[in-house]
Amino acid sequence: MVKTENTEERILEAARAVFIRKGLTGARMQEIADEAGINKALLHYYFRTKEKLFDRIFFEVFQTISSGINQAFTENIPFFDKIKKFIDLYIGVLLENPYLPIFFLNEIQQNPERLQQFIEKDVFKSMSSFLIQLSDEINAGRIRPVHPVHFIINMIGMLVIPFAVKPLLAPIVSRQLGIDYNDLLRERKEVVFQFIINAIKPIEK
Amino acid sequence: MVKTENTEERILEAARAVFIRKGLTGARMQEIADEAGINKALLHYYFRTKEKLFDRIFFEVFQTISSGINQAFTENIPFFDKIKKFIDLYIGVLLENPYLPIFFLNEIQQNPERLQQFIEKDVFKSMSSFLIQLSDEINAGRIRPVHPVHFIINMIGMLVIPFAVKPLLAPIVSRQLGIDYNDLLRERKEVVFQFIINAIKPIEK
DNA sequence: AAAAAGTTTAACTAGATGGTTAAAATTATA
DNA sequence: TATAATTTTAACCATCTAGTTAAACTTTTT
Repeated sequence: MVKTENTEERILEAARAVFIRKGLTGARMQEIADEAGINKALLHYYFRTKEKLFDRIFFEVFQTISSGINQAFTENIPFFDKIKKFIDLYIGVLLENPYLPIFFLNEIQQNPERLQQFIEKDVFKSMSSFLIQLSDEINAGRIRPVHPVHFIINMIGMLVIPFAVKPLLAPIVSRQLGIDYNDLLRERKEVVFQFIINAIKPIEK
Repeated sequence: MVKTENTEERILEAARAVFIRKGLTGARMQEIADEAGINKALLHYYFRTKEKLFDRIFFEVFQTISSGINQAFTENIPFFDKIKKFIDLYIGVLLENPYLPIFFLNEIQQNPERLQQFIEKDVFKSMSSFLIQLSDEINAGRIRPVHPVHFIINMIGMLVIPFAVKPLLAPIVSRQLGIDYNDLLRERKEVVFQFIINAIKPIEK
């Protein structure tokens, strides 16, 4: 066996970068080849079709997303710590992959069928354990009653959206308020946590 | 002058539907013509290029979004009422245009330059008046201190994300919890409002 | 009815793009 | 060094798609 892994790895990195930037329909095989430092013939030699290559990348992206969730939710730590950990971890991932959420959300809107292979799997088993823990906290009166699904949606929304609206908001807050949007993104680790705590902490101490 | 308005209107409706469903690169002029019930030659007769047609649609979409914001923020009503109004109005728009946010966010990620024409304009002047009102409330001690920009981002995130992740979550909550996702979306008018109120209401009454 | 505007038909161009192929060149392996 | 695996070159094919064109047809206006 020769150094095929190296080239394949470079192709995958390039494909991931280009697909996430341009989306499935926007990406060009030639551009992926260029970014990988090879030619189109070799690219097709490794991955016969654009579809096959995209499937692979989409799978990896899905793993990036779901493993982040699982990592934070699997640990056996107090509820508020888990929230904090989840937020830190997620914003960390997003800071490194700012284009990833819109790429992912756009592709599943265009082609929801692609998700079926994942929904069957146990990718979200950790999430259901989190839902149980959340219910326990509510029953014990340690947090206010909230619908667990709504709670998760709220959290994800506050984490993801600032990255998605960056092209719109960054110039505005920069011009009108003199704020650097990247600073603002980093602040959110603390801000979102505090906002959530305030929202779910019971009124009486 | 003949019944040109009628046809032009049908083209715009068709283009809006197709562009929002498929995006700029995914949309086909032939598909837009079909959806408008005309042929490709006539479509090009009204709008010379795909780009021109898209620009027009993108402008309209931007107006849909920003006019919703302005409508709620311009009224002279108490702060909490304004929040509630904003939420109701926004979820209403999203229920009627569920694909719109990802379309918009994807396009501005692909092509941020397109926004420049809008950022100059006073589309967001109502938002800055809202920011001032928010600061006043904080200074008067009627709500907890929150960074206004973070607050807006939180709100937008909680409103938009549930629509964006619908293809992923709808099958999951349907299968595992027996919940109809559309019911869940409608519930959010109340849920998000309550969550926000809880988060920003001061501790002492 | 005649003129003008709107619409269709149908064929066509030009360029982009995914994918293929075969031979040559390079690199690694035995 | 000989063999095998990897990579490049470069031309090529087929298809898709935006956009054009000119003539015929239909509807509206005068």
